[in-house]
Amino acid sequence: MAERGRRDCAAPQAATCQACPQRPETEWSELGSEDLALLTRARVRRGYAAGQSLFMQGDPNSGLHCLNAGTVALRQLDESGNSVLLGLAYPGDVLGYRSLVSGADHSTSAEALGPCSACKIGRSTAAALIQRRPEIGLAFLRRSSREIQRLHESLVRSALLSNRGRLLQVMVSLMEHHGRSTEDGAHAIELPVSRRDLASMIGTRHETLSRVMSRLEKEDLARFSGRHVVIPDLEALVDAANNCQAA
Amino acid sequence: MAERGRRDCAAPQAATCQACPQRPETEWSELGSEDLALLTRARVRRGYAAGQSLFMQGDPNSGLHCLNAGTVALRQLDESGNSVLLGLAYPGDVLGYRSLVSGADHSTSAEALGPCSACKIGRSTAAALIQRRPEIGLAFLRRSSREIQRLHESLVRSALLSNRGRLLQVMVSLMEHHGRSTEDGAHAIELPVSRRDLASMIGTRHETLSRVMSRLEKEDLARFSGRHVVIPDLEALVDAANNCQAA
DNA sequence: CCGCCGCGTTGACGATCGTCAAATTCGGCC
DNA sequence: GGCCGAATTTGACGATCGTCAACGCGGCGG
Repeated sequence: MAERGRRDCAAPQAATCQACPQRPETEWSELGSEDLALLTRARVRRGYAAGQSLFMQGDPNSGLHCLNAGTVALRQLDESGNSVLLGLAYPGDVLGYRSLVSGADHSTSAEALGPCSACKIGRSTAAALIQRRPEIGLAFLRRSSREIQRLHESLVRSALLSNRGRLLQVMVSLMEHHGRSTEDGAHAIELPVSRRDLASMIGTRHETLSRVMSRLEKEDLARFSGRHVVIPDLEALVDAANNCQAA
Repeated sequence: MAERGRRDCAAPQAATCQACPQRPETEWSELGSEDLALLTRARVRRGYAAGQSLFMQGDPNSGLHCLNAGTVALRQLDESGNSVLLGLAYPGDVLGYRSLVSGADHSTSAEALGPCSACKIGRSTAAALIQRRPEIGLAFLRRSSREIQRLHESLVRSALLSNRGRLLQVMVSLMEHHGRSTEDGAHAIELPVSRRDLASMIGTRHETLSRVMSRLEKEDLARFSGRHVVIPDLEALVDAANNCQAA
């Protein structure tokens, strides 16, 4: 197993979990050095090529995945096979804790959107660590509380905003991890997802998303070219996102 | 404080948390008798009239609310004052744990939809209990995992289904707590919410919801009269809910 | 008793959306 | 370079939705 595709993430590997640059943002931040040594021995680091899955919806939980590099999509398929992109994960995020504590199968799939690297901590090791160090459970509780809040915001957006408004808000939120400023004061986003996935994040069809993007180009709020987006005036875009009322 | 309205819930009060009929479903199910005695001393039971709030969005957290009787709406307001009903809580649900662990203010309001009764456990007592008994934190982690899964399903529904499909699915899910069978094999639902709130659960305007309901009446899937709903053929309604494709 | 106000319903109309279909571009692979 | 399949865009059209407005209803207070 752990067959490495040609396009795995080549991020430098931390020798130990103690030295992992993502650790301060994770549930392991308060762990003592002996537990970190245990974690280092137990973890298995692995690279994923774009399109590979860390785990699939319906699979039994096999432990935690500690994302080191890359972007991961959390996806859910309905009975008819329609895919909905429920969220994105970034380095410092820990995946798989929900099915670990619930004992149920994974309810979502985690798919590498580009070259990725993640450390896997086996189910029994992770469970034992949580049992032994209560602060880890509390840290996961804080993480899931943040996640619930994020999902609440998504639901409010999808209830009150039009497709145009939802796209604008998603674009603003994508700026955090995928945006950059250009030399001339403009901004740009490198979209991590396909139009189909972006449409499912918005809650519409990809044809409709395409038309909404055309409208934004007409209004000079953004220019789309493949996965590259140029935003001439970020402030105007943010204003449009905030002032966008229902429908 | 604790002024009692004329319409508070008159449910019989359990003398102790040990004897509380909801306890097996709560985070306190695994507590020993000494902790339960502490909980009994610390809790403050209170009734709420319809429309009263257990806590409001923006308030600082003041502890946990253990719902004993009645139905509570979790509501979020956006910047413009639009209200979205994010979920319903029932006896056995514990509210307020997210802001307790995150330290932030309440991001949602909890509003009694009818006469309600809840025990409040003060912030410091609850925090101390969680610190002292790690299994409580894990129980809250399981609860929030269930909540995340429920929200994921909501997002998938709102992304893939039409208003009609979403209303059908919400009606099916309301059957669990608000449905009953009638003598002649039909079914009925007593809606706990106004049309406006129901519309915000679906993610549409109340006028549109009204029209969707008219359509369901024309198709003989349901008859609406105020908050009373009669479902002649539950199986047909469930089929319609499952077969309902996008748009 | 009357008026007020919020809720629910209905009508009309323009805007938006989903669907089917076709054309076009893009990306990877030989 | 050329090919193939997937992704994306565009057009057309019917269905649905949001908005404004009017109306009826019921509760509550004057």
